[in-house]
Amino acid sequence: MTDKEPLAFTRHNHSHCVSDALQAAVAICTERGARLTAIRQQVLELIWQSHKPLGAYALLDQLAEKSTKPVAPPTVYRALDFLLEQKLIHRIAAINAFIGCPHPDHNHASHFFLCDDCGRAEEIHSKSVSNSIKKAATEAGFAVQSQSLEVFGLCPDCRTQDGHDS
Amino acid sequence: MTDKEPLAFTRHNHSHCVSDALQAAVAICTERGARLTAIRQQVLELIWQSHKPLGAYALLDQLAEKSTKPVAPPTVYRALDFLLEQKLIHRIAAINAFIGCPHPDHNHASHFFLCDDCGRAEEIHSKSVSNSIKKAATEAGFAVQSQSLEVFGLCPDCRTQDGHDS
DNA sequence: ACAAAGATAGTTATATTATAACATATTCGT
DNA sequence: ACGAATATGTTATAATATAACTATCTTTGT
Repeated sequence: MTDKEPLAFTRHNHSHCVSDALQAAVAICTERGARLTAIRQQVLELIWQSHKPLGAYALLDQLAEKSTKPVAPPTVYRALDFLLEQKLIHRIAAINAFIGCPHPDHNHASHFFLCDDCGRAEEIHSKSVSNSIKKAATEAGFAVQSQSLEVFGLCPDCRTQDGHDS
Repeated sequence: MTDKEPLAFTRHNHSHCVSDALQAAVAICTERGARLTAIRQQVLELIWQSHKPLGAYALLDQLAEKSTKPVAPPTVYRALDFLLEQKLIHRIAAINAFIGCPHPDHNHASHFFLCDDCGRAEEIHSKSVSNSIKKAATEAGFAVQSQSLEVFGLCPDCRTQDGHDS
């Protein structure tokens, strides 16, 4: 897998996002001896259907549609817990929603731009942001374990036009 | 009110935090023609009882103890909504909890260190952090409306000893 | 191949967080 | 004092998440 520019806010062939994410997930789980079961993979695919974070119950509804059996909340939450543990997805706490991680292979913080209009999320990869947080923590004597940065506002598209899909 | 160093993780006379916060709240609400009613002030005081973010239902329970009448959730959430609107408190989304703002007089983002051990929260005031986020947004063409940074880990005290109160 | 152990998924119930909708009371401007 | 606006009380319910127990599947050692 080559390096990728963030493209949630850019026109792109989304099927590549999905296939890359699934391929990466399979590779990572195989390497770690973690089991990417059918349900877990289904949830991951549903999350990757767009760059818009999805809530647990939205995922549940979509799972239920595709299934003959009824689907209960624990099914979804367990799959989400697994995907979070494996860092295949991120949780956006401010909106109780989940989004696919475009580069689960290397460890990183959860930093996002979130468009209030179209709902899309784009991961931020800024050495400058990461380093300044690290520096502030060091100065405060604070030992960082995890972090999330959620920046809300308008994406480039929505600043100038009306909202849209995908 | 003079400039204050962040001190949630530092030994300090906490009564000053409370009185400063209340004084500032009164001043701000007066200036804005906003009504800091009895309930709103009570909730603000409860939030300021420590530097640990408190959940809505924890606040509700404490309100109920002090009151003869039963207290229902909307009472608390309305007070919280008011205090959030006036920027007298911040919401920590990752833990569904609320914490007092030590300098509600000037507008600012919600950036916090949160100790996993003792539960205390300290606001981050780092030009470097703010500027790097602003810069990343500009580069991405993203128009920032609001933001929250929640950094979890161990505070200076808890890195070296066991957790404690206040 | 088989049984035991461990991990995953099904199922039911419930906890936790938050809001809707409508009635009542209080405050503010005139 | 009066009406309008704001705030609070009250009841019900929505939305998010987990506990606890059962059943099934997968792996592993023999």
